Amino acid sequence: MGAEEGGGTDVLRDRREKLERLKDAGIEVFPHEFPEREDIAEVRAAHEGLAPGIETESRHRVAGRIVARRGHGKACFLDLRDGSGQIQLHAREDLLGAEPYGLLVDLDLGDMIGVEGTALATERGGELSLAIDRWRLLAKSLRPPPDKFHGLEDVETRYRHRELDLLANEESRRIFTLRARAIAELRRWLDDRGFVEVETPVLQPLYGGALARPFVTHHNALDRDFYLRIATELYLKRLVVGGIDRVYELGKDFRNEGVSHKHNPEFTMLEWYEAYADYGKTAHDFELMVAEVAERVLGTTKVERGEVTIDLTPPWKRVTLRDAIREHAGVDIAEHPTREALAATMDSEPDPAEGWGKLVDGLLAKSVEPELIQPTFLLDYPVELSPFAKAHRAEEGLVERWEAFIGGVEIANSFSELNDPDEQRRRFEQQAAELARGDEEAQPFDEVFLEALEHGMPPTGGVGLGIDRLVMMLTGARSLREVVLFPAMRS
RNA sequence: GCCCCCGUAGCUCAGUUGGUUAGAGCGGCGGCCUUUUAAGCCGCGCGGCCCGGGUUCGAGUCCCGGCGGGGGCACCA
Repeated sequence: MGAEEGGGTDVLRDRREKLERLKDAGIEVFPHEFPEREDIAEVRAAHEGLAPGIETESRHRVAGRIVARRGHGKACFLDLRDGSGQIQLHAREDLLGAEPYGLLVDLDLGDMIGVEGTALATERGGELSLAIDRWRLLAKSLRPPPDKFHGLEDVETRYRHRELDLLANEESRRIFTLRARAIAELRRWLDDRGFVEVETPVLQPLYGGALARPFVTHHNALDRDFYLRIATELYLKRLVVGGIDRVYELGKDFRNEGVSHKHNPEFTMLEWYEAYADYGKTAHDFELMVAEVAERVLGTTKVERGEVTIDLTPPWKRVTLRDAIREHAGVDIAEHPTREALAATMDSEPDPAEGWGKLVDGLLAKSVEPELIQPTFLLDYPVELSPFAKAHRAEEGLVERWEAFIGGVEIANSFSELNDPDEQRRRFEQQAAELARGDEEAQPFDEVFLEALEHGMPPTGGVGLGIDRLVMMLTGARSLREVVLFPAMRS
């Protein structure tokens, strides 16, 4: 039966028995430390290019997990891995002594040990190895690790037990270290330009800043409901009002919606706001930022994604939303400015609850978005879809907004931020009407935010970047779940 | 929420038109071996096929329901 039943499969029982044997032999099975150790990568670096057959006198002390073993009687090879890399150990009975050697050989794959020995390059393969003369158990593994050759392929286990995925799959380790580096580079880019990183509430009395359904939770002492934020937008703009001219926040947003290869209910968002900038400036900065991050993390701005090579080199393609829909859906939304007119161009009658804006959004999502493989800015959205964006300076009925697409996925959204409090109030009223009509994604009325705008917010450009999706693009991952350590799963 | 596909040893997988005691490699266990590198050599299945019903002389194989996963639709970043 499975391990969970505790019925004691033989593999588990064997490991338990070994644990007892080690304890009986007086070995401390879970010691507290192993000091003055080197990263395996450092040892490798120190002996790069060592010629086959050369045995050095250079001593090293390393620790890690036993990931493979090749036995040969009175000698054997072990592969030891730590967070930095992997190295081969040559264990010989004559160097270790009969009893320590016997105990070492009897360890299980997955056990953690610390060792000391001298560096050599093997005669045949020239592989850097440590001929060890001391070892110590650092932690016993009581469960068998995944297959050392095939790795762990079962996607459910990979997502539910990411520790095993990381243990077994090099590619997974690569993705998550790359993710961390990309995030560090994004921060650095903003920090270098004087942006101030802040933290605003995750638990909010009122949600806002995006069109989405929120998660609701309850505060016991205050006896009231709170919302998990769907965006950081409104708080960050209040900080711009307060005089933080360049501000950003990197953190989790939560949206109560379906799960898919590009949606997780909690996801990482980077939002930044720059006073005195507009959406043209944010677009220019954004393409530079992404290209620079790619260059620093991948060493190139050209990333492979299946059959295609995506070129992140600026400038990216810019096309108005109207032109994009005209090109890909064959409909000119400007010539069909009412719901009735636009609905008439469609094959089937759309949901009556969907207004003109929703229909435009539908055309965008269905016909346009999947086609935007190379980095593309779509510009100038209908005001109906954008309650926080400033009216277009030249085009009636549109706002100054762009969304950036890569690989057929939206990765960022930006506006010239609406800073006229009276206009913002009218937008909220419009949204409140939508909400009352049953649109659960409409924006609730936020009086506190309006009051802040009434104090005066400078003209401002703001951007929201989906970190998980960006990392997908940088790594070539096909699913968000490949770049989120513990994606949402059913219990 | 709907549709399609999938669920066999610790891991990776095979299991013919339903038919004798369910198989392989890795791992494990036992033995032999001081330079192997996915993997030294020899020997041993260590699971009863996600769960619960049903059809049948007989079910891993067919049917129904459930649980879990993947893909698609819908929706969104």
